[in-house]
Amino acid sequence: MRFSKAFIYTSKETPAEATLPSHIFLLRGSYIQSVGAGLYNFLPLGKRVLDKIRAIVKEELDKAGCQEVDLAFVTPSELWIESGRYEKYGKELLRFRDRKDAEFVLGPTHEEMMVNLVRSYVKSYKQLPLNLYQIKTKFRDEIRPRFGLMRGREFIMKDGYSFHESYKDMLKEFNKMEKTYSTIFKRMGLDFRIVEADSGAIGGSGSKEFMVLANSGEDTIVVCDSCDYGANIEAAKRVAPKAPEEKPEMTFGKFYTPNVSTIEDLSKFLHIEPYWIVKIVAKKALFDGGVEKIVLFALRGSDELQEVKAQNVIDANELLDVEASELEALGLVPGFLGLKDLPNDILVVADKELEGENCCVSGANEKDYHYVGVDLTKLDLTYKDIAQVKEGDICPKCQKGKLSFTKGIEVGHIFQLGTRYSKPLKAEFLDKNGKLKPFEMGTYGIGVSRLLAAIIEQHHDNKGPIWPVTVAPFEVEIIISNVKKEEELTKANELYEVMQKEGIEVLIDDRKERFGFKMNDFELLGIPYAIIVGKKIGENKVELVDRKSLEKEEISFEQVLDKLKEKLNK
RNA sequence: CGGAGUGUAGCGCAGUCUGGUAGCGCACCUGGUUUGGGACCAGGGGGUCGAAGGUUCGAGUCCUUUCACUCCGACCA
Repeated sequence: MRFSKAFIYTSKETPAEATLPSHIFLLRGSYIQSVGAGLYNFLPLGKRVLDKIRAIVKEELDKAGCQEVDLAFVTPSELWIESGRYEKYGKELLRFRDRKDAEFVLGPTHEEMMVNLVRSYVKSYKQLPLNLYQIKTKFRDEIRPRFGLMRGREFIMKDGYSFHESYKDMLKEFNKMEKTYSTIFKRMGLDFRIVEADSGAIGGSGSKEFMVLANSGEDTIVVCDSCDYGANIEAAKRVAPKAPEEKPEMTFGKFYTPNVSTIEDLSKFLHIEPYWIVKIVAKKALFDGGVEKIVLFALRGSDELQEVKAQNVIDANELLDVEASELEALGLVPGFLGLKDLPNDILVVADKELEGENCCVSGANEKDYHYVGVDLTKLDLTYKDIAQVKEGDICPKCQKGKLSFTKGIEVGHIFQLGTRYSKPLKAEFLDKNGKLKPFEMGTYGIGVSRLLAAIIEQHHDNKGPIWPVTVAPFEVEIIISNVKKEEELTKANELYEVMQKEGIEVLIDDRKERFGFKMNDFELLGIPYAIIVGKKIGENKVELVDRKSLEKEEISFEQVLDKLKEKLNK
């Protein structure tokens, strides 16, 4: 490609809205163009990188026995109603009607469509296992799209679905996909970690996320300092923390605690560690059919509620904040919420680490009063894991390492779905005994467009991205120092043609610009190597520049091709 | 959804308080000089001032409505 003819328009100005390096460089380098909230055009450079990423994904999946399909983007809403996700998916699902007033959704993911496809063809265990995937545009009407390609509304995802006759067989595929995904991300030069995850709106049991470690990541991941445990904070577990002090002596009683409504104040007032105080977090939960319910979550005062865990244990679609007035309407007293003397129909979930606790402090559901010495074992409570892991907690896997937080960008997610979709959608096959059984399923996603951003977040300097060769838009750029010098122009063109014949992806900067201008563009584009054809061409010498180190190496014109091929492993 | 802010040339912005001929930098076009780290000189093209309504002799500027976008938060009684 000749730069003088290419649709590449770099900019010196940093766009006002961009804060992350990936967003800034993608815009400045004319890889993408912003067209609206969370919507982007891919320009030639961006498209080239996207295609490289796509190709790697496809190559590895096909090698692993997966088959590519391409499903309709616009999907009839009946399928979504059938699976029960029409409501559960919430506002992120874009719904609309066609001219005949039929309802449709823009696919945010394709479980329904894929199950629908497979159930209409696959009737026998002999046709299994099966792993189908597509690399396709998705639309999710995000509450707050941001950070460029990191969180867009329209984005490109690889979504794959596997179908099996048994749970065991599904697990085998799940493990295979874990390996395949690792290979894919390694080929892109990414430093990532596989962590345990929450399965969110997709549903299902076991799930793992592939997190690219980067400070700008939106996800907090919990890692152990002495083993390989890693989990998204939404799913992280821990060894129950030890009590910070010996259990205090308390006999049951009601205490006058005027204006003491926070855990911190109460701890000081009673001279007791928050560990012994039961904190109640009230939330408004939204369920299917628009049902709203106030739910109380009980935790140790030293802990915080993990909302995703909380939402999952009660199977709610969303958790919202509660107004004080809404609590008062139920006869509850904000600031003095407790576990005793609650209205009968209220849903209460206690953290599992409180189970068996027989001596703690809790609100009395009465203004300015708390109970002490409350015995939880005498109350009929549901116990679930709803507390958020903290830094310094003990690792659940090795039981000795300390947990700490780090930030990650989620680029892949694999789920063991089981029969979560096959059952409601009646996707069944005949097993060896002639019995109808729902498919055991797995589902596997890769954020293809997000990968562009993730790769830059991990590979850049202050001048621009530094693309790994495997995903770079071009492998090398030839920079003609001064196009008015006949010899430079001729030699550079000669090199350009030889390289093209050799199958090297090359961009030649043949613009009538000054040397510095071209070097800056080379750095901003992030192409892995440059060959400068300049003033030393008279001595038959050119320079090879490594984008990463920015070091220049002088070599003879004849050697440059071999040297470059060596660097590119060609 | 709550809070804050911004919409003026392709991009980045000034002008709005105090109404009176729509500006600057980058980019773009022409000519010339320059050519190893984002050159310089001269000339030039490009605007429904987000939209609608109102006040006024006169609105980018004041008032009302509306749309879009960006940033922060979604938190713990």
